[in-house]
Amino acid sequence: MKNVVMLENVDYFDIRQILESGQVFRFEKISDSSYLLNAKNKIIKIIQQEDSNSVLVHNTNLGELEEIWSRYLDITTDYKDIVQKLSQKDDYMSQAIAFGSGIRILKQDPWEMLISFILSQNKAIPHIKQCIRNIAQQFGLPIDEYDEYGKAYYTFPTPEQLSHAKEEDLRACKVGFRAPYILDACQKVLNGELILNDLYLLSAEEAKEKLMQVKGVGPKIADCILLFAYSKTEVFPTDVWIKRVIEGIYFKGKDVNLSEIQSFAKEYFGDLAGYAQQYLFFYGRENNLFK
DNA sequence: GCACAGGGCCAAT
DNA sequence: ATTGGCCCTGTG
Repeated sequence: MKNVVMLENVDYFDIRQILESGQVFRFEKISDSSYLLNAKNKIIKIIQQEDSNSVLVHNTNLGELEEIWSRYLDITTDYKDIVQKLSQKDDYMSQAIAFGSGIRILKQDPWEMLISFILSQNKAIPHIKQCIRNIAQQFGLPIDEYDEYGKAYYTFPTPEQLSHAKEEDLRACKVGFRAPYILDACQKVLNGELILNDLYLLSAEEAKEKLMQVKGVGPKIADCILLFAYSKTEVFPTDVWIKRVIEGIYFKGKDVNLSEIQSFAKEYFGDLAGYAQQYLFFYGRENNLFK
């Protein structure tokens, strides 16, 4: 039976910051402290409690919380240590963390991340969310256990389900020139050329190489998948926002290329580069810095 | 109304 | 190594 569960004593956890930091697309804002999340073929509502370090999770139960959501929400990682180490780096990093100290890096589904970030290229975030909704509605299954708002929600389609899509079907979902990339991802996953579960065991470098064999997956998208699905926290996804932030803070505004940024991040942030990227992205983007 | 850029990548120089 | 083009949409 499903109901409400209270998640208590969670420091460094802010559901708004977690969901709005650009790592996840299948959510709806209800208010600043309340969000609907579509993941794991389920819908939950998460409500941040004011003036306390606890959150309410609706439409789940204690067993599910422990078996599914605790891992997904990265509850077991100690962010105190991460925050402390990164804050010591410099004033800007320290400010970014003070601003977004409730961010956690979710452990999302590799297949969903692969398709979602293929979609993301050269798109704005609202558009990405729209395309994913279209695809789920067309090729996923309805999640009929939740209708608090009278809206229909759908699972993210499996590779098998999505492989039934034709290019024109995908274009009808407004994915544009990315349609053949999605079909290529379906094909490589279904025929075993790319075994997504194997990548957990590989190094970030090896896994990145495998992911980039899919059409439409370059270094940025591969890094996003590695960070947001596989928890390879040493990677540093470098998009236009992060590039501007890094150039502004650490290179005196000078234009630097991708490989320079990558080697800087590896040297400067080490194994915490992925976390640093999330704090910097959220801080820079929410405040429109370095635009 | 219309130019422009958007969590990039591909293919052709 | 560098650059134009790309589907489509929200924003100014």
